[in-house]
Amino acid sequence: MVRISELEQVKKCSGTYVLAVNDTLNVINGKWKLPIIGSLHFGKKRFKELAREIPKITPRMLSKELKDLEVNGIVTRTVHATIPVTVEYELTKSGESFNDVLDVMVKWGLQHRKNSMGKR
Amino acid sequence: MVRISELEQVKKCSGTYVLAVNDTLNVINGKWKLPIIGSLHFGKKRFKELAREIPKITPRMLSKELKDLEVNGIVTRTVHATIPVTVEYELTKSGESFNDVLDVMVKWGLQHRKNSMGKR
DNA sequence: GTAATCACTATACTTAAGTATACCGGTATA
DNA sequence: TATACCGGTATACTTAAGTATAGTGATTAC
Repeated sequence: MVRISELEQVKKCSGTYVLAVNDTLNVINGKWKLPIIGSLHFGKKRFKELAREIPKITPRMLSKELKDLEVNGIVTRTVHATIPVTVEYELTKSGESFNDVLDVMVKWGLQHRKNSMGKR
Repeated sequence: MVRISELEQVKKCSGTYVLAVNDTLNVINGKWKLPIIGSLHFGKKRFKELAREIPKITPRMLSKELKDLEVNGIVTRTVHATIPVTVEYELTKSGESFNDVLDVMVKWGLQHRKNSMGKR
């Protein structure tokens, strides 16, 4: 659990706060990380499965983004010694909990759309 | 208020959900929008004040990002007929409420750091 | 008359992000 | 022998994002 005091501590300094938010944003930056996380939210997937489910992604980008997500502790990569080899990607605990952040974003987006409605 | 049912509706479709999140992300994409919002959170500011408070930003980028934020309904721009003219930027209601989203991001980031601690 | 303030804009440039296309070794199937 | 599958990589390219630098016009202070 994150104590309230920690958040308050970070909020005291505008610079630190922006850095902390950027840390989180870096987890999902780029064009493809969100679709990948979204796809993995329905369960673990192999490389080719992801490639099939995410329209227009190239293997180069899928490989790169999965590597980023793995390094950042959002997904795990498991190689199975089958023939031919299969590789499974799965969300970590942090990866799964990221959905809470996404939910808040969607909620804000819906509310924002309502706020802007009459004003144009 | 955003009803739960709306969120549930959006969550049903992975594609729609990703689009909704992207709508929100577009509000803060780019290198400078977050520092600008952060700075305006402490009250309305003039162009030059923002330029002074945000290290290394060029007038070109500040101008561009403020325009984006204005178009997206995050800030308002008010011109005062003083000599020389002064222009004030201020967060809208949506802009202010965006801090809730940022708070959730910081919280997740702190928790994520804890999750990853022992694992490297 | 020179410099500084305000809020920008114009032009040209560099760097980062993403795309297109082809290819790798190993194995199995036809 | 040729083809397809697996999970990628290599190279070259295009497009988007951000930077550097200079300049605008009206006004005031020195």
